[in-house]
Amino acid sequence: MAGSAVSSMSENLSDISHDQLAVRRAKLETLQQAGRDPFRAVFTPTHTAAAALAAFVEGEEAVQPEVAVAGLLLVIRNMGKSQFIKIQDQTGIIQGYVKLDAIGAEAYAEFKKLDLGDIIGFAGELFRTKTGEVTVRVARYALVSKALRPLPEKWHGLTDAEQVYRQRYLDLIVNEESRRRFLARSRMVAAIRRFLEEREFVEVETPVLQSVAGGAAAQPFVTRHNALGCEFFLRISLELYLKRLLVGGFDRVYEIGRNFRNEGLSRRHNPEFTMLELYQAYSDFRGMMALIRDLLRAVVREVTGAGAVTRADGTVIDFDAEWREVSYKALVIEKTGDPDWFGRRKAEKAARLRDFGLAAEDDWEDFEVTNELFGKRIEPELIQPTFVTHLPQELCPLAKVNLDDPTTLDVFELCVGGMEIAPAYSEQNDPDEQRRMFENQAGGEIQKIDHDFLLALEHGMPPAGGLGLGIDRLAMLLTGAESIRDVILFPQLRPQAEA
RNA sequence: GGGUCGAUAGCUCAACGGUAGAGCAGUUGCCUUUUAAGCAAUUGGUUCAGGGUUCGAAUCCCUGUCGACCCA
Repeated sequence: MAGSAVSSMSENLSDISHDQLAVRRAKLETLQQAGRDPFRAVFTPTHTAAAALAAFVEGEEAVQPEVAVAGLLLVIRNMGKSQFIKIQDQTGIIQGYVKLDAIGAEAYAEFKKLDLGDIIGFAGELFRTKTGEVTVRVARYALVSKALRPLPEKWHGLTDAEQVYRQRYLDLIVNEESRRRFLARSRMVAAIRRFLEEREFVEVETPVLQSVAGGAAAQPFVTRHNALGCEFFLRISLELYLKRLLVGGFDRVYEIGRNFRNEGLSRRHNPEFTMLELYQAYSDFRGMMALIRDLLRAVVREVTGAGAVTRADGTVIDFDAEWREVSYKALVIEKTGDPDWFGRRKAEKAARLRDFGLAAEDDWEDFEVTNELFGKRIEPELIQPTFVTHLPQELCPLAKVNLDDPTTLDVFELCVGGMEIAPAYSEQNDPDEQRRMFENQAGGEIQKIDHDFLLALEHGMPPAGGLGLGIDRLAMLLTGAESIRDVILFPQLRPQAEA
């Protein structure tokens, strides 16, 4: 039945051979007319590709196991009455050897009508080919899902950046590097959770929709709740709700979650991005230093198998070496060679910026002038893990002021690979002090103060260290990605116009 | 938001004012251990969209769409 259906199809295919979609549809229809539904075929694999390869028994006389594997048909090398094919699943690629003698003329004729991209399963004993590749000697096979569209080119893969992002599934199928990178990201996040679990941190989930989007300085996205008839903001940080949980007695708490910031897109910024935030009661920013160091060393080892990461330009970032600790002020003085920098007037600082190819805006505050230098000329040079401590007091209203130098905060920012990847604070837990800092920061915009958060603080929050870790940026670092879009499966793009 | 660059066959790319091509993929043959398998033949185009310049436009100009990079 199937055989006659296949042969009657042949003459049509030449007519439509220019149209790959039509050819595949014709093959599908032929199967359907023969009473076969290639989307409902049942095939249950016994092994993943990797497990099947591992099941091979070495030795001339060895009895090989029979395996059943399934995956996407990636390669066909047809030699007439036999062919080698390769399928790919989540774990890798495995080869099958299909022979006319082994499966019979009818099944073989039908097998020849498979297309690259079809999802198939096959089963048989393992053997090693004369070129040394462990291969399944196919005894039976099944088409379990017909692909109606062709795959991208097998050698060059998919390179069009737009198509890579919009049709990530194609990128994952044909670009090994991309697949490897996202699997590494997954292992990275799993390693972080495992580390925190061992230290008795509790994982929680807090609201994405918030009536006051606080905890950071950023433009929020606005949305609307119909039943409640009010606007909500998408969260810009996790901080204020996690601290409420410290008040509630969750002494070690963390969330790995999406933040949303309504700002420009760039190589390092996606409007939605993932942060780890954790809070540990009875600790402080110094405690967070030890924690992030232990955490990153464990995660780097887990993901890369080594204690160091090599970047695209060849520089090695060594997480096992001693991490530099240096204050923000010391770095600025080191860069400018001016020990009196912080005693100078704003205009003098602004003038000095020109020596570094930078320009200050007229309406900038004093600290913003210095911070421009820090962000553009100092941070990018911090390649090896560096704790930049005691940032200016204006930069964060949620941390405790340093007692020895009240113009600075008991905080650090961990910089690696020229990026800020982890800020940490001794968290402000004095409700009156917190209110004052909010009011100073908010200026005229009183409605932005989260009064419910202040209410929580008034009930008493234990002193705590808090830490944020940019998951996307860490993934960039560990996978050598140059763009954040290469570590986010579906990065934000402008919507395509209606066709 | 500004600047620079880009968009050509399903994919990767040529052609740069004068008949739109190649490789892969597809189709048809041959080939029972291949490794980007091989050999032979062959199909396939709204050159992103819309205007303009020109005897003639993928190519030059303008506008738009989308993307990449840099800047804000």
